[in-house]
Order: sequence, then structure tokens, then C-alpha cells
Amino acid sequence: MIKFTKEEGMTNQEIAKEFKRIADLLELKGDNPFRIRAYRRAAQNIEALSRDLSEIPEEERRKIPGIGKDLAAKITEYLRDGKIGALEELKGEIPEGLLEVIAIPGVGPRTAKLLNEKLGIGGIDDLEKAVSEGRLLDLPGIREKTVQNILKGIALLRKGRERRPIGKVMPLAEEILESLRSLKGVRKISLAGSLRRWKETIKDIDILATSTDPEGVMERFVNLPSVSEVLRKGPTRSSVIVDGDLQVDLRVVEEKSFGAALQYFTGSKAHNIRLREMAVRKGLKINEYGIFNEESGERIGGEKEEDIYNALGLPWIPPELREDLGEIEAAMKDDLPELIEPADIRGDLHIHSRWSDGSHEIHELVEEAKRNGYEYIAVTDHTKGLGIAGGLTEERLLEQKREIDSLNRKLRGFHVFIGVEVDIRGDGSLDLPEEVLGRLDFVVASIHSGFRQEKGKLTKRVINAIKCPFVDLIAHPTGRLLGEREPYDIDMEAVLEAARNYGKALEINAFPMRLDLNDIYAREAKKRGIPVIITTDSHILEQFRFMKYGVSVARRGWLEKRNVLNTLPLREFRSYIRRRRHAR
DNA sequence: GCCGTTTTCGGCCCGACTGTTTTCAGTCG
Repeated sequence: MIKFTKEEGMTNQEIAKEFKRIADLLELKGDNPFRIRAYRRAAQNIEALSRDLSEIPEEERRKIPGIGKDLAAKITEYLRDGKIGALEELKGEIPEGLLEVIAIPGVGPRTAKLLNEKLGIGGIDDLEKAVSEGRLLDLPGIREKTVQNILKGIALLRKGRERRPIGKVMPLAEEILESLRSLKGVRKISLAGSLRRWKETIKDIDILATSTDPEGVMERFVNLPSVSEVLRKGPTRSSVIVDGDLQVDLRVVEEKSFGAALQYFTGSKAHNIRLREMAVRKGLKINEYGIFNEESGERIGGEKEEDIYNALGLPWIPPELREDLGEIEAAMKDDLPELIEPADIRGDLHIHSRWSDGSHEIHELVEEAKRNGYEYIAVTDHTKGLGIAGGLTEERLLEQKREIDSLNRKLRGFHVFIGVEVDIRGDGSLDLPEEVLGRLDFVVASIHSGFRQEKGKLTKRVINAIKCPFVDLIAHPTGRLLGEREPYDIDMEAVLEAARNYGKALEINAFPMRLDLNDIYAREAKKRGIPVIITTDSHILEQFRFMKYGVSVARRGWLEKRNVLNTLPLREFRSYIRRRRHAR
């Protein structure tokens, strides 16, 4: 047997994809639904791993939730052969084109199977042809309305609504939320869904409300100026389109069910399934109206989210943790993290000024920082290698240092640390000599070019920077840009190890397109005791407000205040800097 | 196919909505 080699790093995503495909094909086959769910659950848990499956010893893989004897063997098989026999067999039994048919919204496995068996349809093209020839109407249970829905579904699928970075969706959502909150008749109102869990990308906006006048609220909701299309409108649920192709769902429930509905519509699905399983074992039943005693039907609660969790013997779990990635187990042991809050942040340590490609003078950055309640910032402009960003030469940098020194003399209770974002060059060297870096307070290092180098070389560049005694922080360590650029092919396991060994901090870059480290690596950093710093990488003042997105990544990564260095008050952060400089 | 403060076998979340039906299956979140 030949060892199958390919680009590494993406293996987990590939295996997860294979499992999902098996699940889809089993569904088309009409297989045991629980078996299908097992594949989907395994895929989800694999996607959430921070380590590559190939690096996890075979005997340890069964410890991953949802991976048992059989799936562990299939993982081994994939790593060895690059394919899974069971999947290949399924492909032989079921036309793969049906996978695109079940991807059509409104068309599920039963319909796809029917289309295939009765009309020989093996893909979307066949289906469109059959529709135009009027052949679908020969089928049992399919009439004109269903045909129209299938056509709409195909159009929708082709349009391909992409997930958007949360930083682009949240402002829209907050705007809608505010315009609804001010309506007469609206009482409680909250975001729900993935937005409330602060997932890094969002597909639609979910809003939940209680009201004395549901019809009136719905009427005004579908008539908001930003609404371009009304998908459906009812007394308890309406859906509209805003901003091109972004769907917004508003649900209105009774006051006494608000908590249960909020819990339910916040998800995640995997988290809710776990809770309901727990409920069943306790003789309870959870639905979006409340939590009930299964036998007597007696209502135990539902007005608050806490009612649901407490009835199961659990403390309330913050939405950002609700992914079934260990939060339920932690809650059972009363061992949930005390998550970092936006108000814990005391300073921003990655900011650009007009000295390179930022738009503002340093004193303006200081004013903005104060408005955000900070006690310090580090000004970290680019270095000369980034000519396009007006990167600083040694001379310019030292000139900037003089300006900052003089500014600091005038400041009370606030401090500007003199920093730089030094470019890690293609050969792994830094863009400024160590004597210059040594005269600064805070050095951020990051990659801005040569993203496509091979893994070994890229990894070495970053580790080289970590080893440099003058570097404090590695910025946007994986280089990904949501929806635009994949993370570069870097061995994060090695980077994390190096950061731990050399006591260097890793950044959560709060820029909405970056969010890098992501939640998975942030959690891994915490596990290994690697300090994290959350920064905005601001180039204009308005970007200071991105901090909350960085904090949300930290929260999703289970980080507490103590794991994040820029929660330290000025005095303590200063002594941290001093200690580091002393240790060089 | 997974999993065990009920279980190594027998369970495995719950309801709304839609379109097609005269009582329900399929799909979705």
C-alpha cells in the first residue's frame, strides 16, 4: 500500500467532509437515522479539533467524542489510503448527483430518492429537464406547488448565499434590533442563533421578541426601510431579506416562554440535543415553550433561560460556549470558565498611525483609546519591507519614538508604548536589526508576504520570530482572511509549542476579516498556558470598536481574564514589559 | 454508529410548517 500524501493541515476538514458525505448517502439510501446522526456528529467534532488527526496517536482517537471503534478505523483507513472503502461502495450504489439534489432547499432525501427511482433523475440538470417536460406531476404527492418550490429552491441554491463575517452582520443586526425595540408593543427582545453565540461567520439574523401586539410588530417589521423582500409573514414568525441577500427571521413568543424560546433558538443544535437527552433521562421534556414534567405535564419553567438549565441541575451556560464541545460536562462539574468580558480590556497593543498606513496622529489614537476606557496603547507601525504600507526605516522609527516620548511626558494615567509591527521576511529574518528592536517597548511580528511558501519554510519563519528575544507578540498567526484567503499552510502545533517554550504571546486579531487566532486555537493556547493578546489592528479610529469581536473569539475559546495580557492594569502591564526586557 | 450516576443492549430531541393529503409524510431549524 502506498502512503497517501497531500497538503497537510486540511486533513481534518477532508475527513469531516467524507463523513458528511457518507451521512448524506446513507440518508438517500434510507438508512438508520441514528447511524446517520453519528456520522454528522463525528464530522462536527473533528472540525473542532485543533490538532491534525494524523498527529493524534491512533489509540487516542477514540477519545474524541462521537468517534468509536468503527469511525476510528475509518479515519485510519483514510489517512493510509486517502479514501474510505465504505464511502466508495456507497457511491457505487447511489448516484452522486443526488447529493446536489438534496442540497436544494426544500428537497430532502425522500424526494430525491423518489425522483431517482421513478424518473431516473441523477442530478440537478436531469431535474430541471424533468420539470420543463412536466414529468414531475406524474409522481405521487407532487403537485404544481411543489414543482414551483423546487424551481425556487434551485434558483436559491445557484445564488449560493454565502456566510458573512460576523463583523459585517452584527452592525446590521443591531440596527434592526434597535428599530424593533423602539416599537410600541415590543417588550423583551434579543438576538438569537449563531449571532448570539458570536460565531465567526453568520448565515442569517435571528431575533426573538415578546409583544402585547404581535401582529402590529410583524406588520412594522416587514415594512422596515431596509427590507427588500418579504419571504413570509405570520403572527409568530416572519422572514425578510435585507442588504441584498441576508435573511432576517423575527419570532414573537409569549412572555412565559421567552427563556425557553431564547434557549431553543440560540442553539447550537448539537448543544440543544444534548440538553434534551439529559431532560429525557430525568423524566423531563424541553421544547421552545418551556420545560415540563413528562408524566404529569406540569410546567417547571420557561420564562428565563436559567429555568431550563437549572431544572437539569446545571448553571446557566454562556451562549458562546453552546457548541457541545465540553461545556455541558464542565457545567455538570460546576467548572465553567469565568469568561473574559469586553470591559476587562485595558489597552490595545496593535495599532497603526499616520507614520505608516494608519489615518491618524498618535495623540488622536490616545484620545480614542481613552474614550474606550483604556489605560494604554502600543503604536505598532509597519516596517520598511512593507513599502506599500509606508513602512518605517530605522531612522523614521527612532524619530517616532521621540514624538511618543514627548507625548508620554504630558500624559497622566495613560501610557503609549513604543512598538512596531515588524515584518517577518521571506527568508525568516526580521525587517529591523535587533539593536533597533531592543530600544522599543513592544514588538509585534507578523508575515505579510510569501503566504504560499511550503509548510516547513513558513513554519520556520514564524518560529524564528518567536525565538527572537525582542519579539513579544506574533500577530494574526494563520493569516486567514474570512471568505478570501485560507490560513496559510503552517504547522500550528509547532507554532503553539514554540510560543509556549519561549513564553511568547499569540494574538487574537479582532479585525472582522481576520479573527485570527480563531476560537479553536485560542482554546488550545489556553490549555497550554500561552498568553493571548487581543488587538484591533486599527488603521482608523472607527476600528477601535472591533475589540468586541476579538473578545468574542476569546470567549468562544473559553478564555478568562487571566489568560489575556491586555486585561492587565497599566502598572502591571508595565512591569510585565520590564520583566520581559530584563530577561532578554 | 455511539454510548453508559438507569444501560455493554437498547436507547438515541422536538415541534412548526407545508403541501398533499382525508390523517400524514417530508423537510427544516
